[in-house]
Amino acid sequence: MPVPSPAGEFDPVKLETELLATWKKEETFSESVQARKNGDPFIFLEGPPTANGKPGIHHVVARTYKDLVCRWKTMQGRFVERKGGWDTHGLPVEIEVQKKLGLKSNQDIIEYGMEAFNQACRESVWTYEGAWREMTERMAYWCDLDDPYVTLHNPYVESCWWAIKKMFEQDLLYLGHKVLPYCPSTGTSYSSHEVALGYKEVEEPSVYVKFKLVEDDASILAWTTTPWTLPGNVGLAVGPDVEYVRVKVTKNPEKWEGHGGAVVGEELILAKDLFKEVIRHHCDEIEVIKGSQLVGMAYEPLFPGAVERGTSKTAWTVIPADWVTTTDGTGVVHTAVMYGEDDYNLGMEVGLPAQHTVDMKGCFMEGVHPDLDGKYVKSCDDIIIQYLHGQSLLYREKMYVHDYPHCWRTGDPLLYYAMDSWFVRMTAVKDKLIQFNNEVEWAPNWVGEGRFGEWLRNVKDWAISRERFWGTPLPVWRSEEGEMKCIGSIEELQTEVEKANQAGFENPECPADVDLHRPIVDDFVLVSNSGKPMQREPFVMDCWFDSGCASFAQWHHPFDGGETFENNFPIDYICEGVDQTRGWFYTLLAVSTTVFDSICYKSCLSLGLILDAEGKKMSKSRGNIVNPWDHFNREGADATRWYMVTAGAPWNPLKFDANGLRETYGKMFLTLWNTYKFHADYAALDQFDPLTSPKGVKAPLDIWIESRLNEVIEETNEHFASWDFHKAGRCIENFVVNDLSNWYVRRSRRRLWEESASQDKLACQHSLHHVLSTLCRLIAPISPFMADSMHRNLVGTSVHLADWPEVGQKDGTVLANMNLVRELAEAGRKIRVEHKRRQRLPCAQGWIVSGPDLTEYHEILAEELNVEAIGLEPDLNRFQKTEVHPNRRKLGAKCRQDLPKVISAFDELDHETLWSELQIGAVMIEGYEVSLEDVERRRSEREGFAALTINAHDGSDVSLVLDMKDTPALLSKGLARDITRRIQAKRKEMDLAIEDTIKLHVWMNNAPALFQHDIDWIVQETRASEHTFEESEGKGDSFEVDGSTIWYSVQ
RNA sequence: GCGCGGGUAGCUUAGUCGGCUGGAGCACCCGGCUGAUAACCGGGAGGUCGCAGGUUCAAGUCCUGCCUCGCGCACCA
Repeated sequence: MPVPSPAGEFDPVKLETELLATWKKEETFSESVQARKNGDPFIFLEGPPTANGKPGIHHVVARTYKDLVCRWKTMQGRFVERKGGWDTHGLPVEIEVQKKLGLKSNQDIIEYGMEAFNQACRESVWTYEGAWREMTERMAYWCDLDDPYVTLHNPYVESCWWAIKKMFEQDLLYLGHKVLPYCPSTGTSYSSHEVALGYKEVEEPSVYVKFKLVEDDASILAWTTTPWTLPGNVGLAVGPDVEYVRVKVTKNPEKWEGHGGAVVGEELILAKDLFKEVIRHHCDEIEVIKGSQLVGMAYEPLFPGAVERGTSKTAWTVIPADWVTTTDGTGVVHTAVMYGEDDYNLGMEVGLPAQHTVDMKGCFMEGVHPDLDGKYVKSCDDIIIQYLHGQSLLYREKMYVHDYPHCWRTGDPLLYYAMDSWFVRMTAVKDKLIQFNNEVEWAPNWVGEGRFGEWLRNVKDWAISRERFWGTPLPVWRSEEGEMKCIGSIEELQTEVEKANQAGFENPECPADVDLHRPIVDDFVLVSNSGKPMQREPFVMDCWFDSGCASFAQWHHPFDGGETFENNFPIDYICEGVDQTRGWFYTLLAVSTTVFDSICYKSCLSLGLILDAEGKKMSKSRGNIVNPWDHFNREGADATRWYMVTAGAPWNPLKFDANGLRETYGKMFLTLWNTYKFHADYAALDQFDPLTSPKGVKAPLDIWIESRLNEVIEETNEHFASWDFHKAGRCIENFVVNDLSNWYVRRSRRRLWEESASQDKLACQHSLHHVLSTLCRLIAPISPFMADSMHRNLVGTSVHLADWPEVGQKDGTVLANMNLVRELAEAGRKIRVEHKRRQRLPCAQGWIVSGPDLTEYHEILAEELNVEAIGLEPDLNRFQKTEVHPNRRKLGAKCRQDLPKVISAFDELDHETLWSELQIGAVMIEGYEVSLEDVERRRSEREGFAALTINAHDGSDVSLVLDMKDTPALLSKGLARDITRRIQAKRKEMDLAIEDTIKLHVWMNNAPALFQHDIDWIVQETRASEHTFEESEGKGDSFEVDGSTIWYSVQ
């Protein structure tokens, strides 16, 4: 180990940027990983960010937690590789490019040219790669960005294809329909996340429609807020257990608004609970019917011929559905199979005809009704209402205010629309998902049990296809007859293309490096087993599927890297924002369950959102995004990381407050630096070498700080292991500020001022060196810069190559005693405040009454308390009195409801007497036998004494008493200290070097006499080469102390 | 609407199994200490522990309902 160099001034930005260069030059990251090559692997998987968005402060949060765990495990000797990754497919990329190119719809894209469009996407995904890399490096997130996995690369896509084929082979992949929110103007369906962006409150007409029963005079009333779905009506759903009423109109109402109505004698059927709300006419109730009794009744289609019956037996009949409620409407749900999820599912269940009445442009199809054909559905509300009114099929219309989803790009209302979609049969593996999830260690565990568990218990089949362009193509080819092939590799594709060519189909070249994207793969026509042409299903995969494959696709499993994969699965640790619960956390598990029948990750840290200082979510539109560079360039990355880790539990929302970060910087990092500087500067001055310098003789202070350090290591270990990084950080920070800086270093300053190398000084240097270099290792995962900078200077090597500290010996007695000493020192200050005696005026004597033997610490205490001598006083009762306090927990169990009475009885008793009685045996209080165990003895100082009592660790009471008498010698000494302090402050103000000498003049008026040895002391302390002390008024700076005025001048 | 997690001093936060006077930090005020730093120490002020009930001798803590914020799901006919 080298002799440390002086530390210099603290400049975090300079320190960090210089260290970055050093790391780069020495390849420290790679070395830190490779040095543990033989260790037990700890497998981390990077959740791939998308580089077509700017990195923000929330990414810094996630990367801090990823990094700190990886660094910690590395230091523990684990082999922790960190491969970077990029998510490069998906709708966000397409939207970005569409904006740039001014393309509004899928049609626009096709006209623009899919190839050119995808090329633009391919380029767009790297827009912010540079910014990501800079941020990543600057914050010291150690991750291999030179060899990352990239979801658009052929090998990655090929692995995804392989995975899909595994699902296909297990019959987990199927083609179905799903009702999706769909925007006809962009020709795009949206994920729920996107839908959530576009909810708007709108007022629209809703209608109560009469469905005329075929073999009955009555009509069934149903309600809808989307009149455009009425031509598609093929069923009426009722709750089997819901009660309905049949009513007969007896009299018209007094008032009527809008279209619709009914005639006297007409019969209507609707839910009993909703009768009052819906019906405006005077009616007689004819009968009450259960929903189940209505089931099977046929009614006349509203728009005859709009939908063909086909083979359906249930079309235009009443059908049962459990989910029907009577919270609104009529308790009868109009069912248009293609335009509602429940409708669709119900339709499939009972066999309703599944036929569209609306085309992909959002217009009614030919043949629905002459008034409607070809018209945009949302503009047909009035026409439909008029039509129904004319046919006497409308009962009422009513404006209805509700939230309705709109396209977040164009603002057009979305239509729920049944579309072809490919699904992964997740419902088939539900039990396994739940079982595997139970094996995952979640932090916090409520995310796993609650949110994620809930999600899995309600798991639905995964709609993985998107009618988009930029993504992993769905590798399924299909003939018109429905024969299907799923392609699992490039080689297989080549073989199939060759086969098709031989069967006489023409195909483009299919080289080994064929780009696995649209439109290239669309152009291949394969041949079915029966010799028919097969086209690729024109979908791309949900981009969540891509990232869900990351655990193996990053290694191009199973094509190469087979062994790498085997060694890196399942993953030990992943960490992302809690918003990934239904995203990445799910898709990883979904893919590993279906493909490998295995868990994917063993532990998952789910992070809270980041909010601004006001608790608002950070968003571009609010303009409250924090730029991490503002802090990297001011307080540095270390302080930023430390702040984020200690501000709260990782899973709680983090209110990012610049002031808080500033505080962390000032408190933790400046303090740590100054502590370090104190050591390094003296070590350099004294040529201290931690290896060769003699060990010296340890003072209790040294034993104490090392014991404290070991306590902190122990606590840090516990907190890290339970994911409580915030607690660990706070614990370390408390140690640095309160124990190390404010007690150990403060108490040790004079030890190091000695010019010669005393035993005491050497011990202090060794202790400081040991504590600081160990501390470096402890903070390295959270603040890798300062830790390394200090470590390199103190030890000569990078802290990131060092091992995680072991817990060393702790001396419990020293810990407890020192703690008591500190409390006594505080008590002394308190006593002085109460008795208005200034700190610098010494007391002749301080007494410690009872408590453990603190002889070793008397010197420290005398100095802290500013007393001439410490004495022991055996007679507690001289200063203290006994108070007997009830132990509520004990007494509560005994006295129950009488406890308040018993407690108040204590106030009436003489405690000194009570205590002595209790010594002998139990005492009856309010009818209860109270023994020693039921009470606690506390001592307090008797009135009139300058004393304070505190509780020692062993349960005993310790009192401190100060002698408040003044003597000329004490006054002189106190005055000398006050003068010295003023002059020292002046020296500092004048920016004098420590060794500079001064000319000193002091004038005193009405001041206590200064003894000669106190004058000598002043002269020595202030390095005065010349001095005068006069008893007169003076000039220059002055101050007052205890009624006298002192002037002084320093030259 | 359903689920999850919050709500403790002006702000940030700790609070274990229900039990002693609800602890800290920042900011504020007063005082002190300092060749020791944006540090530190003592004191002060600042709390209906979201609200309302309930259980209990005793509730920040347990139960119920409600309010409110965040997130997720569903937004439905």
